[in-house]
Amino acid sequence: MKPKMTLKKIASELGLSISTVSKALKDDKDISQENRDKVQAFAKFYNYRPNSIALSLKNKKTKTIGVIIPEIVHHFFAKVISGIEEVANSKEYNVIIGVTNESLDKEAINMEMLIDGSIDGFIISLSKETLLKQNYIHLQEIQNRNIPIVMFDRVVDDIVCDKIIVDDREAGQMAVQKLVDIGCKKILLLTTMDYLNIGRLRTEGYKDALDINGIEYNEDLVIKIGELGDSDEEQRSLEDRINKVFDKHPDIDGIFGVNEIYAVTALNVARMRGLNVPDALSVIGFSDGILSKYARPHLTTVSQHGFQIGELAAQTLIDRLEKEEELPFTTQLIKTELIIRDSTRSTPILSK
Amino acid sequence: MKPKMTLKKIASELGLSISTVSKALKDDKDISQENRDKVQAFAKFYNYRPNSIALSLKNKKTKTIGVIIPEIVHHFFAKVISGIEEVANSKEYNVIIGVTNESLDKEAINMEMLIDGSIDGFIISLSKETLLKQNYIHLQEIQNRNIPIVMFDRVVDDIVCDKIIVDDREAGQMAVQKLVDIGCKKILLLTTMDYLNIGRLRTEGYKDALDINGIEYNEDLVIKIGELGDSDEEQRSLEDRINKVFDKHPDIDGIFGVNEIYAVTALNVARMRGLNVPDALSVIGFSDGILSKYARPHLTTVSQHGFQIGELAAQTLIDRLEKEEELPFTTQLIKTELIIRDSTRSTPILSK
DNA sequence: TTGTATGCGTTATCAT
DNA sequence: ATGATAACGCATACAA
Repeated sequence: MKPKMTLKKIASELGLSISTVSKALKDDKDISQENRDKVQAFAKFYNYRPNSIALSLKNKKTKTIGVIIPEIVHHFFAKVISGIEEVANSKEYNVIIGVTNESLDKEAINMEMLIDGSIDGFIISLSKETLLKQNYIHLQEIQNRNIPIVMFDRVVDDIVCDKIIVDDREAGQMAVQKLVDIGCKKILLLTTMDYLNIGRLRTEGYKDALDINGIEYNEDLVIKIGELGDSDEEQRSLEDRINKVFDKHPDIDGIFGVNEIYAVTALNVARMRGLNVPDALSVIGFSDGILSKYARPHLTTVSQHGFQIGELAAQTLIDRLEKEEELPFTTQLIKTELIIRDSTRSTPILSK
Repeated sequence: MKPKMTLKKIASELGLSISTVSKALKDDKDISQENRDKVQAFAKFYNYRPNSIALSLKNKKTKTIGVIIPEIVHHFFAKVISGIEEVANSKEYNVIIGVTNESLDKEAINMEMLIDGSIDGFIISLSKETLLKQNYIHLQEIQNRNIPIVMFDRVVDDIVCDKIIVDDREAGQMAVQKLVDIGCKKILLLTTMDYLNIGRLRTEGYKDALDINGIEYNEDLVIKIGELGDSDEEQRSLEDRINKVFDKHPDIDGIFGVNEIYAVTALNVARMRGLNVPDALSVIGFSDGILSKYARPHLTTVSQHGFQIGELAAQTLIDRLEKEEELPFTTQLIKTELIIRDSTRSTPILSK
């Protein structure tokens, strides 16, 4: 095993001073060619690498980004991390991940753990509990310490910082408009409780689309799901709720689910009821994840461009970190995209 | 904005020396109660937190774990990270993630970035390219520097270190045995190329099960998939290959896919051919991910306990990091579990 | 009871 | 052309 090399060791080994070695390593013209060569060869042989901790201490920069997310076993967040990693790596930044499991406490603890100088800035998507309780003292604490924050997706107005968001309202409208365009008259909405921005905004988009097309909003056709865990029971209860709505409104001809799971669940329920998708019923989901791709029929869905969001978040943070001037805070809106697959009719029903 | 607090500032502010402040903060009996109170109150008010970088430099420990994985948008790896996070957090460790995208170069670069003192140890699952090229110099370099490595899932004999592996061979055998038990006579195997341990071992398990049950191995019934990306074309080509095998062997009554995607793809193909699953054909997959849960019928699958693997990997690494003595290297085998859902018949066909 | 000095590894400023 | 010294923030052995 090779010993860890430090400037000190190289210096004493070569009979030079630490500062000479340091300069020689950077090929400083001050140092004689001979010594430069000697030092560099020695360093290379022993695989010398400057200790990044010492550098961090000296430079007061860690070149590390802290990423706080509610869940990692989740297609969208995983994609975002992917994008962050990509940009961060290309700029020689490391990425520390903290998972909150949708808990306010864990969010606060996770961030606490990192504000002791471990990271230069945060990229965060808030936990459900944080949004529900509207408790942001941990975020304010971060800002007091002048540590930059970039929020994405699950953002909040009370904190002033850079934000990257999906235009959820427009996305919802676009999806429902598509359903209307292909002839749907009675569209079931599967959404979340209102405290989740994403659900609320997509729901508003749903209403917008109905409005524009002169379709009356019917509360019966909206299912708001509180919590949906992995468990089979919760899954089944959602199926039950969908089934009940269908019992009462058998003429539903379109479904919009604000995430993949809702949409795929609806797809399965519809098929169990013997409804032909997409001929009798069209379905659109949200988040272009693995479920949408492998569902049968393949699910038409709104893509959120998670990777791109990650890239942009990292880029925004690093820009702020590295620019001298004070940059103004920005809110960047990422356009969504409707990915047409097989769960929506390709041609409108000809009505007359 | 509160200024960053340091011992130095507290000391000068309170007219004490740095070391007095340092001791007072740890409630050292050496220091007068009066000063202890004063310092602690002051520190609390200004929200003082010892700078972790300075501590790392002093202690030569970063309390940070580097995790290197091939992919993050992947259920199994995400689960493993979850498990690592859980244990790491509870022990006050941070987790830095590096994603290799299955590339040897990125694996080496990612690890290079971290061996400059940023982390205390690695947890890694090797990239496909690394396994294919069998190039481990970057790993040896790590070991030269005496940085502990824990490998999981995609491990390799040439590197001596702690390992956490799934008993893939046994798991494969168990799955196929289940198919045999419920009466399958002709079982199609969807597997990877042999250079991936996981595919090779599961394939061996398949053969084991056939052997034990006196069923002849038939090469026709084995589809080895080289690379399968996300793209629709690749997806379709797999479907084509499966279809061709079915054309030649319409009496296939069981399918074992070494991952979720293969199994779900097979499920879809079977259904397109009008085969009733599970009555005419039973299917078993691998990795208990989201696809298995939402596929119709719900997919019977081998669960790898990714979360548990992550927990164990982190625990093993931290143990080695914190114990004084030299621990012997261990290889821990995680048992898999067959999760019976609806893609397998519940009762054997009565043959006579 | 308090304070001084040293070292962790590096870079930069300022002698020599 | 080379080297001594200080500083980053902290802990600690040792002095006072």
